Amino acid sequence: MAAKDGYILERQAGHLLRRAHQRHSAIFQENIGDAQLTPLQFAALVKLRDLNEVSQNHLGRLTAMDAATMQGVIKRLASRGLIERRPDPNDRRRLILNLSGDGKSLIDALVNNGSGITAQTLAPLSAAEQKTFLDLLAKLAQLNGDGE
Amino acid sequence: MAAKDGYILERQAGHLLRRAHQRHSAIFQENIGDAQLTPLQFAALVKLRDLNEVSQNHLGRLTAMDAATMQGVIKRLASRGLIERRPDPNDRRRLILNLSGDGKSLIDALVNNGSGITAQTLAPLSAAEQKTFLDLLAKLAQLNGDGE
DNA sequence: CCTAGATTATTCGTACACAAACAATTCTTG
DNA sequence: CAAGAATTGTTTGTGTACGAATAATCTAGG
Repeated sequence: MAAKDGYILERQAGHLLRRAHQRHSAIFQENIGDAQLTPLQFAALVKLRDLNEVSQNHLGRLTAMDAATMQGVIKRLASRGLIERRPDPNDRRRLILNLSGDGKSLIDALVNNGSGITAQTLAPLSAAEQKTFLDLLAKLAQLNGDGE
Repeated sequence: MAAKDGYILERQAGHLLRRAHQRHSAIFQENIGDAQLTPLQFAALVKLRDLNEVSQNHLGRLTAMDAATMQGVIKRLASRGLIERRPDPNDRRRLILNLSGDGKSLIDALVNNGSGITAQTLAPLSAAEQKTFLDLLAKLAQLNGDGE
């Protein structure tokens, strides 16, 4: 904990962000209600539900995954039959994604668990602190204007 | 961005934590001053500098890495000659770690960059906000009492 | 129209992240 | 003191993360 020149690991933003994220992941895994579903997979399903149809790269941008990461996430969701893929007739580079019936049912059933997970993640803070924290965190995450 | 039942990905703590952590990692990589060094490797070196000697698992606890992750981090640091490993004569299960001369020089040279990285990560916030944020984040990261 | 440049998806390689299983060792308790 | 429990380090397997390289395709400017 001590340091000659005042660099204390436990006070660095990166270390704390990492630990908070670790704790959240554990809470997610315990409460999402589907042992196979990961946070990224859940995020992808949520966004697909909101938008109905998107290309793979576009979905990656919306969920903050790069193209290579997206590859694996989409492959696993497709192999579970939760999403469908088809080429875009207007742009043959693109792959259009949409939820399957199973995917839609699953996300509808689990989305409430998602809210509970956020609540539990923030539980160590009071209601006022939670709002403050989320506001500041959104600034740090640089959610400026990548809308839609 | 829209959602029928109010579950908005961009407002979930986990998503924001992940994005803030992504942004921090990018800042780290650009500013640490050693293209090969990762955040976890840096954390391990910092802790080793503070404590002089620790066992591998103990260092893992102090830096919030599990034993399997530690394995890889330590292997890479050792193969770069930044740390040394030797068996503990008092407990033959343990491996005692300590910085090499190169490791000590490197961490001494780079630790100031670490402070700059934290500053840059928090730069979107005012000074008062930074303090508030770090306090709340420490609560969420559950840094209760794993001292020493 | 047509080529230079951008975009999309894929693949490869490296580095976390963690559950699970394992052998070796140490501790604990009856 | 001996059997059971806990700890340490290792390995395996799955899933992010992301840089870099590539082929196919689209777009824009000349």
